[in-house]
Amino acid sequence: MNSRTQNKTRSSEAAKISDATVKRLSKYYRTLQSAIGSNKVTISSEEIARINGLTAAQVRKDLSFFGAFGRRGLGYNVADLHRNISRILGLHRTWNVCIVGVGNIGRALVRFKQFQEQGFYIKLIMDSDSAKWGQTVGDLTIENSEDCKELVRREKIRIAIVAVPASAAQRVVDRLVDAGIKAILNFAPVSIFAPPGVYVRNENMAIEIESLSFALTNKSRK
Amino acid sequence: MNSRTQNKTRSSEAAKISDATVKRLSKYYRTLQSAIGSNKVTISSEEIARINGLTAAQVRKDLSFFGAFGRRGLGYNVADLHRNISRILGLHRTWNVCIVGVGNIGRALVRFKQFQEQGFYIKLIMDSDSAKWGQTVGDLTIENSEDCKELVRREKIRIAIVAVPASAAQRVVDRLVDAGIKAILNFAPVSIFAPPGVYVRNENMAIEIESLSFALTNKSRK
DNA sequence: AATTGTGAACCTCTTCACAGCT
DNA sequence: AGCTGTGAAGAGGTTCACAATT
Repeated sequence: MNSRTQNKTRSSEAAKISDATVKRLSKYYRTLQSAIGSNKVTISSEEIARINGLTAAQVRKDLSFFGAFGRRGLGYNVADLHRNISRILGLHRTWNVCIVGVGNIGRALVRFKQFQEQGFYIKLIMDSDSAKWGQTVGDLTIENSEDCKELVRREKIRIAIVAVPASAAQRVVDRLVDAGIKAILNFAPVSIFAPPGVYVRNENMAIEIESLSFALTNKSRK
Repeated sequence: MNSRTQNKTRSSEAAKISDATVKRLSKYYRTLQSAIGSNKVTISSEEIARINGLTAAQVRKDLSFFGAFGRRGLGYNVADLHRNISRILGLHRTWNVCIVGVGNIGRALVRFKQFQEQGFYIKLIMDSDSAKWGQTVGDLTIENSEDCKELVRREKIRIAIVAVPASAAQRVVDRLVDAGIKAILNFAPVSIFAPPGVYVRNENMAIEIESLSFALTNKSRK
């Protein structure tokens, strides 16, 4: 009821939330899911931090960008915080997703359980290879990626996963953007470009393993 | 020949290189591979930056941590810089890798071409499910993950990929560490802990897609 | 007594801007 | 004239430390 504290409470005041904060929120979300599973009622920032290898101050700061969800002296109500984070991340609803590129990785992603469990439904899979059209993966049929625009609209898809070779990636992205896709998870090992308003995240497994090789090669004292 | 500039040239003086820098080096490395493919002789920081959606200053700064590889007025020699980055990242040699957890994702990783192409050889795959033991994936046979210690040593493996469910992840990591593994790429959707000297990187695809859902949900005025 | 929420201090990473080579 | 290498400035993210609250 204090006019000062109030106006920063309601979520997403466009205060520029860092990428790192968003990723950590996903972790807190999982921690809370697991806490619900073990019938925990309250949880402290300290405990959330310990489970995720972070500091308690970091956890509190991250949450504070979106509101004051805890109670001083008591901690956070598990169910309550879970619900709040779910709204912040947009996990209180479902999202239709398509996958372009049904190779080795694409195929695994179609079957990747965690996407569904979090409300990301793969509704459409496409490939440019005509030999694959009509084949089924799970209960989906591989479509011609030339028909992207039509299919994406029909299925009301806003998120796309790109799992094509580097050489085809930008072309695929352009077509997806043209079809109205607003967010792209890119597994191709190149940087892709999309206009403002289309969000891109890169997931490059080769880069990750190379970081390990760097660490082993430059194993410094300490 | 100048004593001042010299002593920071030779790599890995343990000057604490950031994770972000290492990831970008991997990108530059790919950019250079592709430049070699198109018979380019020199390349500027400006061009490397453009291809990767970065600034030229960033590229030069990243490289400067490891030495002065360019020539003022001319840019970088492509083959030369490629060789240098390859040494920095430890890609001038090969690495033996094992995968624990041959489910949906693990199976795709066994067949993931880019690992091999960069010198990461999958030599051993393991699972705790006895029904899988003896099955083959590619030209590897699935082994009992109880035999981890023995197998890891026999195959001289230093890098492990963990693709097991969250509930099993920490136990698997502990066993890998005990077996002498020095670097772990973790696909399990939980934070895992390893002693100092063992490097861990997390690759959590669910978190990545949740970042997209956050962006779409909080589509702010920019 | 316990634990949050947060301004301020601190630290790290990125960008600027220009001297120094080619 | 062109482009690198880098110290310094700037921006951004993390941790500290403590008042506020239960």
